[in-house]
Amino acid sequence: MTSLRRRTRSPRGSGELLADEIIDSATALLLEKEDAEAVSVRAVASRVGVTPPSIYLHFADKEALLDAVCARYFEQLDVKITEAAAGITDPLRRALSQGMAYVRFAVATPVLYRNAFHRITPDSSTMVEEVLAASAFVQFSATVAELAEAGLFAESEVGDVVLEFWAAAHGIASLMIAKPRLGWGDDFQRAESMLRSVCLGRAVIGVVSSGQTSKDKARAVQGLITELGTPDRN
Amino acid sequence: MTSLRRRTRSPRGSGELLADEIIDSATALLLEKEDAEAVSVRAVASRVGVTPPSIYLHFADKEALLDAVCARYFEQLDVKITEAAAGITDPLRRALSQGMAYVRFAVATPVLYRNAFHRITPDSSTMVEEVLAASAFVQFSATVAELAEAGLFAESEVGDVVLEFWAAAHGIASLMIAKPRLGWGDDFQRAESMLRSVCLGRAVIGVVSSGQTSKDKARAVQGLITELGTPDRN
DNA sequence: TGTACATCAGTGAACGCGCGTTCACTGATGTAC
DNA sequence: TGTACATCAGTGAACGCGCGTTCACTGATGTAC
Repeated sequence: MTSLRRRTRSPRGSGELLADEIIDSATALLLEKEDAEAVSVRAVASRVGVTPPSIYLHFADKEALLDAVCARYFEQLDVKITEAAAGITDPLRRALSQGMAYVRFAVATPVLYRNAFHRITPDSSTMVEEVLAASAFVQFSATVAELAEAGLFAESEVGDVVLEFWAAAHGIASLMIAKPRLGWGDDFQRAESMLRSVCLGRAVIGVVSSGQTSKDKARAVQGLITELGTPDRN
Repeated sequence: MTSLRRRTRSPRGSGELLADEIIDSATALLLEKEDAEAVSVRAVASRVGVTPPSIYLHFADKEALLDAVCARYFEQLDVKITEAAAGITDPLRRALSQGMAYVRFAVATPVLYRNAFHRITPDSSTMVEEVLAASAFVQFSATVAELAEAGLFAESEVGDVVLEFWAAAHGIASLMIAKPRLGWGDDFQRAESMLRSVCLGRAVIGVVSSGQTSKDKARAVQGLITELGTPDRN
């Protein structure tokens, strides 16, 4: 089986060509398989059309390969989050759009998502920094910071709110992935209405605990409800 | 190693005694290890003080054993959810309390939680029924149904709301488990404020889209905010 | 009360498997003269 | 232009390992007489 698809040898300088192909194949396997355990060094090598030892010319070990897969995955997530934000000036709408992009991306790549989600930050604190520095995370934090500037909650709460939205989006995606038969409907309307209510709840709490006059608070809450309460406006 | 803790042979009729011990040991291993893959039939047998083939006297295969572990885990979750509901008459508070019990339980048993969460309902539709019939799920659904009766949203939305709360609680727990270093604080106050805002958001949306007069709506929203908006009331 | 026997919970040894990884090698590619 | 050589991407064979599972067995327990 290994020798069926034997690839042509790479030219001298370009070890990275094969490295990329290896990451691609590992990614493809994680996309196809239902179980991450099914992705072995041998399976990856065979898919690339190369023998297992070749993998070790490009990656120190299996973990390093999976780290590389994970890094590439985050780059793609970043692209999706960027696209989702493009051209949306209202930060509330943008936050919603970015959240939905996250959910869609995760649901489209279940095994990859789980791999990436559990790979980053098990223990080492450099990993935490890696997450916090991840571009998708930074982008979304910026959106939330804009919401704070708009008065939806205190600047000091930005970190909390980011975490809350992340938990919500992750929870929805994770549940959709793990229990696909729970009747999620054809499109992501259920997911979107969930994200909407999280946004609304947090924003209402933020407004209420702000220093505005109660008349201003009432008006702000009313505005939020108009913006987020009815699912069909968009 | 196997022979060090050799257990005394069970009396004639009671094969279930050892079966229980096996489930206990497998559970204990899943509690201690950071990785579910580390739990092997051999490890379980050795912990019970028995040889690997003995396991097959009580369980058809490894999957059956893990299913049994999972079933026992759900029983324990059910107990926690029951305890969390005890004596709380206000359904909103009760929903919150049950949600927090879920999060605490999951966070206290990370590997077991992940195992159980991913084991149930991968594909078979009987599994879906199993989840829906699970007592913890039924209990929480009853609480949400009471919220609907109280007018927080339409009866027809009960299923949606249950799913939304579940996604929220799961998302929080899952994030706390996977990224313990993200600064969750000592107690679960962050988790609780997240659940509160989800409750509030959903309830506000429910009230607003209800058939009440706008004056009644305003009063209802105000009541919800009083109930859920300030984290220190309890 | 004592003995022969059936039962069956648990054993010991082994099976085949796929895994991650290693190591000495091969042979096409590019370079020096 | 042609030949000898160094480089190094990729190979083939093998390693040790732990896994889930099987099978013929053993020997204490309980029963029949």
